[in-house]
Amino acid sequence: MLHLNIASFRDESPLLREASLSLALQEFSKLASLERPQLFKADETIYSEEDPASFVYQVSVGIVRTVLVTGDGKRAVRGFHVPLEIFGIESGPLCSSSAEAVCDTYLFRIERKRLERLATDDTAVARLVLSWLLFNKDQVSRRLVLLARGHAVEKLAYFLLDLASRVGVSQRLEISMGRSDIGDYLGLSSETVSRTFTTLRERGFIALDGRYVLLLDRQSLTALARW
Amino acid sequence: MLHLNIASFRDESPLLREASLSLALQEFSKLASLERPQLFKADETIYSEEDPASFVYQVSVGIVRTVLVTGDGKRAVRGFHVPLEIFGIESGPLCSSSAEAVCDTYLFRIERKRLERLATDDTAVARLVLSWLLFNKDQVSRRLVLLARGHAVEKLAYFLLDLASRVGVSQRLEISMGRSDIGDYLGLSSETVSRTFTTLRERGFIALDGRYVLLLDRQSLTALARW
DNA sequence: CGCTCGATTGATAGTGATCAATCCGAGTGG
DNA sequence: CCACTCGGATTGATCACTATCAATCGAGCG
Repeated sequence: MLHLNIASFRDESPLLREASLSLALQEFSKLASLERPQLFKADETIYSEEDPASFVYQVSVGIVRTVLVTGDGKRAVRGFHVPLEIFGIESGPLCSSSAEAVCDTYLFRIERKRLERLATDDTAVARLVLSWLLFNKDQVSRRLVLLARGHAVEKLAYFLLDLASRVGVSQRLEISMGRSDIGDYLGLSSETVSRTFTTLRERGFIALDGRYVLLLDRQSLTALARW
Repeated sequence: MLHLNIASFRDESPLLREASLSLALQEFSKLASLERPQLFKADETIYSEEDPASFVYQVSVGIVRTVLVTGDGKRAVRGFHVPLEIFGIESGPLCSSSAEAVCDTYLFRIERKRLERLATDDTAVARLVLSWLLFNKDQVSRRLVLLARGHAVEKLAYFLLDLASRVGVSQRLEISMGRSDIGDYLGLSSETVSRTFTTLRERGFIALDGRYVLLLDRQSLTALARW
């Protein structure tokens, strides 16, 4: 039987929760079928809406976006997924959104059935999945509030800080996704995203350097994003 | 040891998933401490943000709202919870929002520690919690997209249909919460909620009768809410 | 070097927020 | 039973923010 070596996660202390979750996620790839992570090229589709939900994925390198499209062509990005993060966990038998690689991306993959079996056998696996879902729930809640009530600058400040913290960057943040992706993630048009980048730059909160964003004034950004 | 009598939930078929979840939720109250459900009067606080998260609740009768308030007084309703629904499951040691009774409400309550113990012993309990979280995730995702991109009429149509389906009503829906609550839930001002009710009424999609809403044209409402 | 696609900037219109003024209904006290 | 009161709901007028349409820019690439 496959075991996760995550003692720190078993005896979890509240204060270490997030750190231990991150640790545990590093072990997750060991559950994957004994393959190397699989490459998806930029904009390649990983799965589509309504596909049978047979696999759960973990990002190794790169970024993934999960996308919903409506009948009349409107698009929404449900989430971006950075290294260590898990996606593809569905409640029903079918995928509730599609998933695409934002840039060249390597993914670990585990059969849903297999994960379910492992979770039954190994409490640590079950806890990991549960903790991940709960963590996600908090994330989504935060975004929910911001989408409902925040203005463009607040949304973008949140986006930058959130992404930076998730990829573990403090200053120089690579933005692989296009303005439309960001817009569809934050409920803004790509033009507004663009203008808002400009606004933040003019205020001296950030600097733009190609596909990189420099977070010059985290304090002010945090003040904007703090909801 | 306490067991849930939810065979149908153990041998879950995809098509019956939602029905079986609902069935399983009906058994949830049996886990609660052997008290009667507890009454909270309208607008009474059940717990506040930052309180230790010691209990998980299930609505027996009534409606609960979970609320976030920001430093500068802005308010957001994270969710409404109707009978059978569970709330108060937190990822950290503290409550991430406050909870208040919308109207007179009866709640079952179970100690968090106890639920965690039960979930370890009884796979069905663990699955119930997991299924509930996944179900919730789908719900929230749907709302997320709507908040990001939907217009007022679409948001309100969604709100009405969603609430109706959750309380199991097809025509005559009781709206216990005020316009501000609905607004803070959908990311609208109370005035806009009011105006939008009027719009839907003028279009003949709904009728207003005191605190009740009659869903006259579900088809059109669905067309609006379908995102 | 010209092409192409995304990003940026500009001009305008639409939607909802905000401020403000009734309206309405339930509860209260005479 | 009825006038009174109070808070939420509705309606109105105006303003701010962002979507949309359109033009230009700019970098990567054949």
